[in-house]
Amino acid sequence: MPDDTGARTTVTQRAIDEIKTRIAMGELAPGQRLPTERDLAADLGLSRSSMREAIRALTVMGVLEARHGAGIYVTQLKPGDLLDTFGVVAEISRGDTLLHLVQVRKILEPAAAAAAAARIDEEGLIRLRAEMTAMERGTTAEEIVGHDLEFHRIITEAAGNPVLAAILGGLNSRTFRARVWRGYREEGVFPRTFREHDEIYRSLIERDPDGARIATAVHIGAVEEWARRQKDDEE
Amino acid sequence: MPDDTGARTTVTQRAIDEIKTRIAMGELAPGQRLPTERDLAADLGLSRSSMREAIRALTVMGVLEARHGAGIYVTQLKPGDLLDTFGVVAEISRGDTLLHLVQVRKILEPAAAAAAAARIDEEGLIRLRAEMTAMERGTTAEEIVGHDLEFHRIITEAAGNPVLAAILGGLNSRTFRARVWRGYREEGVFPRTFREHDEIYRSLIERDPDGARIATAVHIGAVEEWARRQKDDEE
DNA sequence: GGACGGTAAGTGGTCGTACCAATTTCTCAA
DNA sequence: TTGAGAAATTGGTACGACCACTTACCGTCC
Repeated sequence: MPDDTGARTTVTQRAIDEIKTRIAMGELAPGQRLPTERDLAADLGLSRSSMREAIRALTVMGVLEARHGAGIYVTQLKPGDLLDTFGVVAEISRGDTLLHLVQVRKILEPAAAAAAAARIDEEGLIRLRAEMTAMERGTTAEEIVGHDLEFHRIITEAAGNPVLAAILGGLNSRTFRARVWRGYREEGVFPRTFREHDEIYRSLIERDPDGARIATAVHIGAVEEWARRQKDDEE
Repeated sequence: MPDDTGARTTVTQRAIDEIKTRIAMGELAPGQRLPTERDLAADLGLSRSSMREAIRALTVMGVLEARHGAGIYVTQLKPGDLLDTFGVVAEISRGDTLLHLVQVRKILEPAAAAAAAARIDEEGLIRLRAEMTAMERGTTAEEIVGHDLEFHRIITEAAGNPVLAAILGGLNSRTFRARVWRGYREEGVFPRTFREHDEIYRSLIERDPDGARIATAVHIGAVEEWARRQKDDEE
């Protein structure tokens, strides 16, 4: 029995692929506005309900953006747009996967820091310093986590690779970071964190890529240890 | 003016967050079956249409899986499940982003190869060898790309970190790889690729992490060069 | 004539119902 | 006991109606 060409799939999936292809082919440019849901549905030959599901899927992928009352637009297709789903992994994972996430970060972030050492500008260094003092003065866990997060974000941004920054952004989701800090609370490791941040900061000032790489590896090594213990506790 | 608590968002988004939270909290375990779309909609207090969109979103994220006629299930929540959207970036990107993607791969894959050198088993080495010869004998581009892809996949799997493997899997989407090879066609760089693969392979046999790391970095450096030229051509 | 404000048109978001298609479960006969 | 077919279950699709937010238009007032 010959297979009907393009049959064994749902209409919604076909619509998703169609739009995605049009974007990949350049027929739909970043920022461009798409036709109405109703028109799109008519053009692709499916109901508005199904079309909406396709749009929802593409929205989650970070390819499209729907603005209530205004229309549907192609995103800028920046890595950050396409990779923000990434954070879900960090939110949901635990045990082994948590450890694996940190280990990937341990590979990427030192490399990012090394690149940042050669590229970060004066303003970036000032903002880093500000985050460090703000974090030290912070009182609530919420606050401290925020500054910690921002410290690392500035460095990864300075590395000049948006894909790298987006991935590390996902690995460092807020909920994940909060969990780590919660676990630390009782052990009083805050001073060590401050010292490690300072170590990284100084390497950046001195434009010392290898120093930044090593300091960052050490810093994340501590988190890795935590994840390892966390995993053991679950068993 | 007091803000209505939990108001300024769509019902669908609320449903997405609700389900996601239930999974993160462990109320919904991997592989578990969920209630009917109709029941879920009733429980969460929204229409079936909106509920379906929420489910579609979670499906794209790799958190849920809907089987026609059978029901809705939580996936195994393996990194591979949650990260297969990752490939979209590689499919759609071009120019600068293409270069950035390769650069991230240049950071991750050498590390993966180094880890694999210490962990890969006899069977893995045999499969690697098989892919190498199959690739050398390949005639169509399709075929060669397939074996090339598989060669790298085996190594990243052997590294023992599913998150790492999933990310690299996304970075190495088939369509992306095909584009690279298409660009190479005229230059006759096949021999060099074979030689580089062999270099990596021998380092793995010798259980030489640093050798594997370096050989892989060199190999991907070549791809980076291609991406750089590709980017320049677009301008 | 130009700025302002309100109204109407456009468009995504939600709802409800009906029906189709794949799967699972049940039933009954061989 | 077993196996084939019927029935119930459940996700997939299609309409049609209405709501909520944006944008654009148009008339009024300064």
